[in-house]
Amino acid sequence: MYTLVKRYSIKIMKKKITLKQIAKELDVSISTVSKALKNSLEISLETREKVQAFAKYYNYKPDNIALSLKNRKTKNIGVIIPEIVHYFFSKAINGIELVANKRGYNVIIGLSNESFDKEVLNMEMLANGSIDGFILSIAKETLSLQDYHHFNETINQGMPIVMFDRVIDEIECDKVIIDDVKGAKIAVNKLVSNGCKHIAIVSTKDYVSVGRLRTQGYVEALKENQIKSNPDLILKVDDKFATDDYLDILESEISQLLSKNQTIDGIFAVNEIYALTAIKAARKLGKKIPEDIQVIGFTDGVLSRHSTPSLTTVRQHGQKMGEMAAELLIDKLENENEEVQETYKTIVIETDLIERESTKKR
Amino acid sequence: MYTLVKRYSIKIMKKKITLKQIAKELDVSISTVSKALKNSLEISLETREKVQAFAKYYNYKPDNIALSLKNRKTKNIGVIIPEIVHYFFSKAINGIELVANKRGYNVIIGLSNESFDKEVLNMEMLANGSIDGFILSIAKETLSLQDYHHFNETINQGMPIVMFDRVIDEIECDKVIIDDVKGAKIAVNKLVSNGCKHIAIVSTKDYVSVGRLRTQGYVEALKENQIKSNPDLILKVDDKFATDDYLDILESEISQLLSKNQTIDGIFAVNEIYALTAIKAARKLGKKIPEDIQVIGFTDGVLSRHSTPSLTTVRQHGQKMGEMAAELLIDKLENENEEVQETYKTIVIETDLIERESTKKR
DNA sequence: TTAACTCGCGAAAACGTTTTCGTGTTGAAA
DNA sequence: TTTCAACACGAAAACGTTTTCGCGAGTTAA
Repeated sequence: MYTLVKRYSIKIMKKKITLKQIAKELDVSISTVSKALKNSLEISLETREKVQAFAKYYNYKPDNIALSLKNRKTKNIGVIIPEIVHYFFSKAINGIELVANKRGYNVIIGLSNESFDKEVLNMEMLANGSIDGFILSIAKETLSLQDYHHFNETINQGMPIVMFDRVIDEIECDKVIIDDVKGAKIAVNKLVSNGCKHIAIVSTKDYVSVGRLRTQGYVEALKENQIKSNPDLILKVDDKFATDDYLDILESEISQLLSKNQTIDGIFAVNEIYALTAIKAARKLGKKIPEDIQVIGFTDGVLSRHSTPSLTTVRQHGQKMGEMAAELLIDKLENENEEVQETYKTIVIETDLIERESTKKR
Repeated sequence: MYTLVKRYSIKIMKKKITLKQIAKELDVSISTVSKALKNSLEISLETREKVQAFAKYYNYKPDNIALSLKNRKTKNIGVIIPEIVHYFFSKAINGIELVANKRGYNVIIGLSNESFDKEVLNMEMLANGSIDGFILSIAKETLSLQDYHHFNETINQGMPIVMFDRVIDEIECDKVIIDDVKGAKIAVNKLVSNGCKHIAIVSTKDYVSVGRLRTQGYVEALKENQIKSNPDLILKVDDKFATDDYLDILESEISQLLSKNQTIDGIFAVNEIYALTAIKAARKLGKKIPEDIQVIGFTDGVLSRHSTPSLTTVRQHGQKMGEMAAELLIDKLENENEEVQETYKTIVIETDLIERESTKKR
C-alpha cells in the first residue's frame, strides 16, 4: 500500500448561505425572507421576486439540521442488521433505500455483526434524535440471550420499530416476515413429488428461529405426505459453520450424515451455503445431483444461480421485505398524530420455489 | 402476502427528557444542569450529584440534533455507491461502518444505481446539513457522461469528499484505489508462468475506467513477456451483460471468441461473472479447466470461492478500501481547523492473487 | 374627520444544546 | 469595618429554521 500526496492552492469557497445572510444583504428581516421563499401572499410580489432571485443565485437550501430541530423529526430512518455482506440483507436494504428515498427519507445503517452489545450500542447511538424510527433484523446473539430490553425501551420512548425476517413475537411492533414453515413445506413437497423417499434436512440449532421454523415445516410436510420422519436425517449444525472458516467442519458433518444413511435421496438445506456444501459432500461420495440426490436450499442468492449444478431454492424476496418494512415504518411516522389506539401489523411475504438444476425436471 | 393486525392498549410512554425539564424539576437553571452533567467544578458537589442522579434515573442523553446545530457538525458521513447487492461494495461499506463506528460516526447510505441523476439527487439531499463529508464511488452513467459538477460544487462548499475504486483524476480530493494495471499484470504473469501461450481477456468497454486499466495491464504484461498481443483475443463486452438478464448473450460472445481461437489456453476476465461465464462457455466447448484453459478473474467475491472449479482471482480488498476511505475522511474532518494549505492523498491498496482451482498448481 | 381594514413587514418565541459573561453571597484578609 | 477573592449559579447568545402575533402606514367607508 502506498500513498501519493498532492498539494493544491486554496480555493474560493462558496459556503452555504443562511436566511440571516440573505436578510442582511437585502435589508429585510429573516421572517420576510422565509415567507418570501415559501411564496407567502403576505409578502409583496416585488419583495418575493427579489428574495427568490437572490436565493436562487446563491443556491440557498434550508439547513436540514435546523429543520429537524424545529420540526422534531429528522427524515432519517435507522436500519440495524446483523451483516451487510450477505445477499438477503443487502437486498433488503436495497428495498428499504428505494422506498425511503421515494418518500423523502434517508437511511442510516448500523451493523450488529450478530453481536448483542453492538446492537444495543448502535440503537442507543441512533435513538438520541438522529432518526425517526427503526427497521431491524435481530442479531443471533440477542436471540440466544433473549434479552430484548433495548427494543422495548426504544418503543416506550415513542420511537416506532419495524422488525423484519428475524423477529420476536412478544415485542409489540410492526413486522415483516416470511412463512418459514410454509416455505419449508413447499420445498419438501417438491422433493416428495419428485420421487424422494428419504429426505434429510440440514438446519441450524433451534435458537435461530428461522432454523427452528424451517425444521418444523420439514417435519410437518413429511407427516402430511405420510412419511415417517427419521431423527437420524435431521442435522442441526452450529450456525457459525456457515462462515468460510468452518466450511470443512460443515462438510464433514454432512458427509457423515450421508455415509451413515446411504438411502438419502433428497436434501433440504435451510440456507444456500449448507445446500452447496451438501452437494459438494454428496459428489465426493460419488452421488450424482440430481439423479441420485436432489437438493433444495432455502434462501435465494447469487451462489444458487451461478453454481454448477445451479440450485433449486425457496426464494425469500428480500427486496420486497425491505420495501414493505419501509412503507410500514413511514406510514406509521406520518400518521403519528391521529392514532391513539396503536395497531400493529404483521405482514407475511409469500415464498416461491425457483426450480433449477439440483432437482429433477418433471 | 397477507397481513395480521393486532391491537394493543396505550402504553405509558417515557419520552426523552431535556435539560429544560430537569432544570424545572430540580429548580435550577438550564446552564447549571448542563454544567453539572459535565462535572464542571463551577457547580457545587451537592448540586452536581443531585443533577447527575436525576439525569441518570430518567436516562438523559443529549439530543443529537441540538448538538449538531450547535457544533455545526453532524457526526454522520454520507456514502454514495452504485449498488449494494454486490460483494465488493458491501465489503467496502462493512469497512466504512467499522471505522466510522469506532470513531463515533454514523453512516448514511445513498444508492445511485449507476444513474447520474440519482447520484446528484442523493448528494444534494445529504449535502444540506445531514452529513459532514462524503465517501463515494462513481456511477457508470456519470463516468460515461463525464459530468462532474456535483462533485466540484460539493467540494467548493467546503464539504470533504473521499472517492474510492471508481475515481476521477481531475477532481481534487482524497482517493483510495487499487492499481488496476498492476493487478492485471499479476494475473497475466501468473498465466504466462503457468505455461499459457495464447491468453485472451474478457473486459468491458473503455469508458469504465477499471476495464480500460485492466486491459492496459494485460497488454503491458504480454509485452513484458515478449508475447505479441493479438487483438482477436481482446473481447470488450458491454458491461450491462454482467447482469443476470444478459448472461446468455455474454456466454455466446465468449463462446464465439473461444471457437474462433482454438489455441486459447488462458483467460483473464475483469470480473467474477465474466470469469465464471467464460468457464461455462469453455466447458460446453469440451475444454477442461484448468487442464486445457486456465482462468483468472479480477475481483474476489463469494462466487469465486464457492464455484466448481473455484476461481483463481486477483483480490481487491474491498473492506480495506472502505476502512482507509473512512479513516481518510474522518482525519480530514477532525483537522479542518488547522490546515490552510489543502493536501490530498491518493492511497493505493495492493492487490494479491488468490490461487484456486481454475489455474494449474505448480 | 374618524373608525375600520388591508397590506407588508418585523419581532420574538420555539426547538435543545453549550458557553461566555455576569452577579450576588460568603468568607477571609487587611 | 472594608476590600477582595472565591464560590455557586443564572441570563443570554448562538446555531438556522418556521410561525404567530403585533404594528404602522395607507386606504376606504361612514
